[in-house]
Amino acid sequence: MVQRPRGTRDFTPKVMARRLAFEQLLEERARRHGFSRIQTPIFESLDLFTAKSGPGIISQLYAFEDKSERPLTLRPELTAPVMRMIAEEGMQMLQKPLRLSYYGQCYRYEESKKGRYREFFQYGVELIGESGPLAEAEVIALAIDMLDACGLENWEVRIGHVGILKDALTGLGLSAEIPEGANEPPVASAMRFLDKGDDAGLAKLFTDNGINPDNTAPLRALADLEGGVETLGPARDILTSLEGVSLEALDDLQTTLEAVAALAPTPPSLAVDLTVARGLDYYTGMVFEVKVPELGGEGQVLGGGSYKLLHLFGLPDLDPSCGFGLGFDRVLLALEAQAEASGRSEVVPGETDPKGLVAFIPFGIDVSGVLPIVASLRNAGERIELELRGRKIAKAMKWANSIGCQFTVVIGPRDLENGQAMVKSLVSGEQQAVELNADAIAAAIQAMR
RNA sequence: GCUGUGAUGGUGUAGGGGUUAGCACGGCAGAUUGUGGUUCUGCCAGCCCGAGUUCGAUUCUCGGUCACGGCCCCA
Repeated sequence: MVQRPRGTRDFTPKVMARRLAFEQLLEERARRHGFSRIQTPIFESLDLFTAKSGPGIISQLYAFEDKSERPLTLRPELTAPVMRMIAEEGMQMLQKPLRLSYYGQCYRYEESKKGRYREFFQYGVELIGESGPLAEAEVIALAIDMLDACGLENWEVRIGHVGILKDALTGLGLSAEIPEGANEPPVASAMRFLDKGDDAGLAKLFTDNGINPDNTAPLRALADLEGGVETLGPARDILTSLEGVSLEALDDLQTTLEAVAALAPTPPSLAVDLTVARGLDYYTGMVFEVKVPELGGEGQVLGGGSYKLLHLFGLPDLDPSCGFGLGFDRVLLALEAQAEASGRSEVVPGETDPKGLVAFIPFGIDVSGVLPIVASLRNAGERIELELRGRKIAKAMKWANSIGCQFTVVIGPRDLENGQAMVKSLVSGEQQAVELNADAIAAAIQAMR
């Protein structure tokens, strides 16, 4: 028996119905926010991703060469392909901003864990060609709207702004340029020290750069701030106490948060956290992420923010842009766990078709005479499953029941004689004879719904 | 990158150096030649792969594969 490759999954009909419903739900939310769906190839040139994330990423890629020895790779994420598409398709000619959404599988060579797969699915959006607090609020609002709409509970949004700490550090005199012989700017080192809680390292860095190490304490206080929108007050106090530090980023974040509150449903938990750095240097402004605690170690289900990437594609005037990626599989995992815990039968809203399936059972007759009725019912929008095995009536009913049909239409010899069909609701048990034509059958089904 | 646990029909499991490998769900057929969900009967279907130890391995050992955890990192 050949097994499925490590870290991949098959989706059975039941699971797939759920995934389709979830995708459709996300898509509908994106559409309501003015976003339009795009699609890019599953594989791309290897360069695309090394340009964005550096050569270190290669070890995590499914990279290969085609028969002409072109270096290619299965895509590990979707943001870079979207950027590439904008440049390549001449989309910079379109009216700005662009609101783009996408969904598809991505591939990373990693160890399999729950919620971590080698083939995983990501839904995401990018708002391109406009930046600033309101554009950022639009993006966050969509993320919140999506998670709210899918019925997820107990999730936490953390919103920060990499500009706040960065401005504080540069305001104090720390350089954002990479010095000769170093591999990162002092500002980045300082951010790392703040993130890791290494105050001694930060103090030493300040001293080495001719800055008073006493500034370590207020920066630590700033980084440790955590709570709702009210934390912006203390943050403002700390920043004001520092010499030469701009409040611009903080003001922007405040504007963003106020707009989000007006644009989106209130999430179960929203925290301001200035250390949401996302660990990536292309983030330049607002950054945010969503966690679901019950998922444990792989609990981050969504992340995004403002970034500068389009200059890599010759489009510096479109920087910065803003977007997020949503971990499709992880959100589903969380929804499944929560549905299980609360005894909810429907995991994703809309995964079960309320119209139901109709079993069409020709019983002991020449089938060809009634096939036009099947076609008409389908054209009328009914979901018809035609009984194909010539089962006897009791078996056919049992079959219809076990595949989840809500209705049966039985046509046997007696019905043909009388020019009728027996329409039955498997939910109520109610049954009636109707005229043998699609309209009458459809009307009977509709009446019993 | 480091590390831990596990693998028995389609699913969930019991067992264990020699067994007809047990049970439940499921699927198929019948009881029941025009009506499902309950019931009864029968059947279908399994020890992840490879090597080693042994008279004999599904059971013990090692390797592989896959899954699931804990760090690191990311989504």
